[in-house]
Amino acid sequence: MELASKYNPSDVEAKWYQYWLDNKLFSSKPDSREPYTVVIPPPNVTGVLHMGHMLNNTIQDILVRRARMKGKNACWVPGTDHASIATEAKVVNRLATQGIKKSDLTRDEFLKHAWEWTDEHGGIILKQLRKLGASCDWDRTAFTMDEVRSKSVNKTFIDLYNKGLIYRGVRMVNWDPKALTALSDEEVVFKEEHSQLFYLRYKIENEDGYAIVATTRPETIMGDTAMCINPNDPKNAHLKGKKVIVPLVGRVIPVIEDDYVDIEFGTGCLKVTPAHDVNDYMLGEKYNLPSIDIFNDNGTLSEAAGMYVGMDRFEVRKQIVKDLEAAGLMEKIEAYTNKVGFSERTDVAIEPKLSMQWFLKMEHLAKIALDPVMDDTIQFHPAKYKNTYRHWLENIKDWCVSRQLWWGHRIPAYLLPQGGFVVAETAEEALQLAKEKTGDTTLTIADLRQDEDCMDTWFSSWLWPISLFDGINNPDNEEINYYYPTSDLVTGPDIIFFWVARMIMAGYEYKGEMPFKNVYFTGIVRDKQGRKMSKSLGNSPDPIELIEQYGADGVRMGMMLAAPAGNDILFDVALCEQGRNFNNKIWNAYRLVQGWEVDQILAQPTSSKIAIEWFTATLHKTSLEIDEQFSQYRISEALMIAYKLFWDEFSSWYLELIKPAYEKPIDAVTYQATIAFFEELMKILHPFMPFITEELWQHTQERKEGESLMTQLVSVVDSTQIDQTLLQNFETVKQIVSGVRAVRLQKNIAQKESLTLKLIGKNELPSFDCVISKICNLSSIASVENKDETAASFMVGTTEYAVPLGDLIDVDAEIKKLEEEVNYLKGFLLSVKKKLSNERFVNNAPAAVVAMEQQKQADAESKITSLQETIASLNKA
RNA sequence: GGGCGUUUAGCUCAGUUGGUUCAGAGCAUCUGCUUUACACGCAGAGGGUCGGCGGUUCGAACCCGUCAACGCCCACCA
Repeated sequence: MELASKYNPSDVEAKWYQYWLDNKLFSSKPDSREPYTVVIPPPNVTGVLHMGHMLNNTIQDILVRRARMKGKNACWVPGTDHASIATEAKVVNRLATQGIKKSDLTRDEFLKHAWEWTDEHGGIILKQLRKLGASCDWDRTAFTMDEVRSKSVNKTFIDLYNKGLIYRGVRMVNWDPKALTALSDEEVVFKEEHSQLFYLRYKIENEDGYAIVATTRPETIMGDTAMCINPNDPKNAHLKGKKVIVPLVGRVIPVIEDDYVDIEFGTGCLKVTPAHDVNDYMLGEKYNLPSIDIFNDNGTLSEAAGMYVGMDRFEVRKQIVKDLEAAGLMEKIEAYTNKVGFSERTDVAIEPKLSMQWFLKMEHLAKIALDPVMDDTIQFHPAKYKNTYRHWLENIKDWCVSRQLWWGHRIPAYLLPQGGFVVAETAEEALQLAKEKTGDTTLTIADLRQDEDCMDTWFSSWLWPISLFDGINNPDNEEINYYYPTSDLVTGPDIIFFWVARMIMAGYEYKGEMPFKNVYFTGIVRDKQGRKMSKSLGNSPDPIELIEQYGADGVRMGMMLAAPAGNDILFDVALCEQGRNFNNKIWNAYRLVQGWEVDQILAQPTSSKIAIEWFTATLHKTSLEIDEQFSQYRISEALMIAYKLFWDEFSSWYLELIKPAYEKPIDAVTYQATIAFFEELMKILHPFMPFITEELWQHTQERKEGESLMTQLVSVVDSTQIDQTLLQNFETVKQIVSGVRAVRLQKNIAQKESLTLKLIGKNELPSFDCVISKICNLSSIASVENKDETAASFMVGTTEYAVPLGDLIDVDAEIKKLEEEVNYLKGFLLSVKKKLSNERFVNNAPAAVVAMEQQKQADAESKITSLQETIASLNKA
């Protein structure tokens, strides 16, 4: 069959992906093999593939395919995340375009819309993953809100509640005034803001004069219930025991003393607003201060504020500044930079707010999750993230798990008419518990009201490695026992707390064992200027378009070439070009081989026999190196080694060596060996570039229906099989060949014109002289005593080689070149001699090192002698 | 404010317990080449005082100290 001179990925990718699916090659069932399990970090169900997914899933696919070809039962479980807050926001926005407000809908009506949206957009991203070749077991596709996962979440919540680890209470939480929900600490991102520091005058009661308070939030003065000074602050000592009047508001509040206040900051006076600041809340608790909540849930001022009611908090800030100035109560305004917390999802400023929420106690969970990472039971790659992990666990706070959203797992708590609540999986069970708890046997289900809140999305994702195998509802089932703990987790360091740490907690709490053995942290994909890729910057290429342009294999390779573990990758489409070029190289190497006519009787040339022996050794050595890189999760390095093996060793050296003369046939032995090498190379490259390797592997021989490269095993190599001497001799061959090529280039002698090569002063020919002759087109290689005067010479090791050139020689240039080399060697010799004459070196350095230096000296001296003789003979010419 | 990390060729990175000629790779650059597998190619070449300073050592890109730049994480100074 005729193959095109350029590889066209779009022809083959869809074909082989369908073939793999049709033959169920991605599917895994427990069997006697060693399991290799990966669970996908579930992308948002309504998400669209971006470069980050591309990187992350390429790495997973490489690991999974590699494990499969190492004989393991590889199982990669895909799925999506319901992404509570993000998805709810999208649904709210869509409804808004249809003129529907969320508040106009019932919970059930809203959820109907949300499910419609999910069914419409859900799974787009999973379809996209197929384009890049992801070998997921699609029959296992899960959703964090499907039946099994939802049941797991509820069961877990109830279990933790029954263990006393979940509690409900009014606490200061991070409130998102746009999404109208509480957030966990992890969902708040602090950003620096250029704002202002306002100095407000609080009149001292029954006295002349003011206490000056510095604040960044003058709009909260309506919530002030105290002023606080440091007891050791001399400049504010006169305020002790006094009362002050809140400006504009007119409320009289006490001056309290606490050493929390920083004497140096501002004026040393702090206004205390217990309802709207975490620290003030703490002071409020300590001194039993009243708490006035002046904000509505949406960030507007509430009735309780008494002023500016209904206005937005930021509008109020502008207005109140004017009003304070008008009233003469503004001392001054300074420019000030501070950090303000923003909602990770909606990007609005967080409002600290007191509210009733559900919390999970973290002390116990943090404790069981720390050691396994610190002692490398679970390995982090790169290990530097262990520090970050430890720091978080050692300073952990309770996890606010409730969200005031509808899209998510509803909290399985039922509020009782007489106050209090019960926690149960179903309303019936709740009723039973309620009767027991209250002693009221007349209660009915209608009397119970299920808590309106739902749970943080991460409360389902933290169970993922267990719930995917139904290990919560159905502990000890065959699948969980076989696939758990999973092998490798591939994810970004940005979710180390959200997800990785919590999965480790859940793993130990519910399985008594780690959820995964290794965590590979990818970097962030940035553009080549180092900016994070984002929609708003428009600097993120569409991965699907890249695949169409360069082929999935090309894009995969492009990503991996630049992706060392834990380092950000600076992505440039030029990398995909490199990937595409490599595909084309592989394609054409195969075109060359398959175009040869095989002669069954033809004897094998010695040079081919040597080439096969050499490449066998090279292949084995390189396979071991690739294994080594994989074991350290250095996937880019593994790919680079494979790349060089194919391009340099196989294509540039091996194929050139065995290539028959134009239109001449090749002998059968060499041909067979070459096909076998090619197949082995396809196996090595397959995890990185699955499509082209499958395509060509299917070409090399007649294959049975359903047979695939995917399920072949890569050869196991024993390091003792490798002939090191052979490899070393061949390196010398390469250097000699380079020497001759350099002569050709310099003198502009075409490859067609044959040359001769002389070894000076050696009695034996170099190893593999037939190989050298073939590659360099030499008519002879001979050892001679005396130099030919009209020859170009070069040195390899301590041997001098000469290529007689007759009239072509430029004697002066040749002499100049040799003299330069002699000068370099003399300088080198000098430094070696200096070292050797240093007594302290000779006495202290290990004998082997000293011997090496002596050898260097001897070699340099002999080289110099040889070159000087050559120069002398050239001078005669 | 605390903690961690990075700094090696134009770019992205290797460099294992300090010792084969103070340095390697890929890409990029430059020079040749219409050599019938591939110009998405072939053959070559150039390019680094290993962030600065100081120290330990016979010997430092590697160990120690210090400074600087950049990055990340954490943190309740309004």
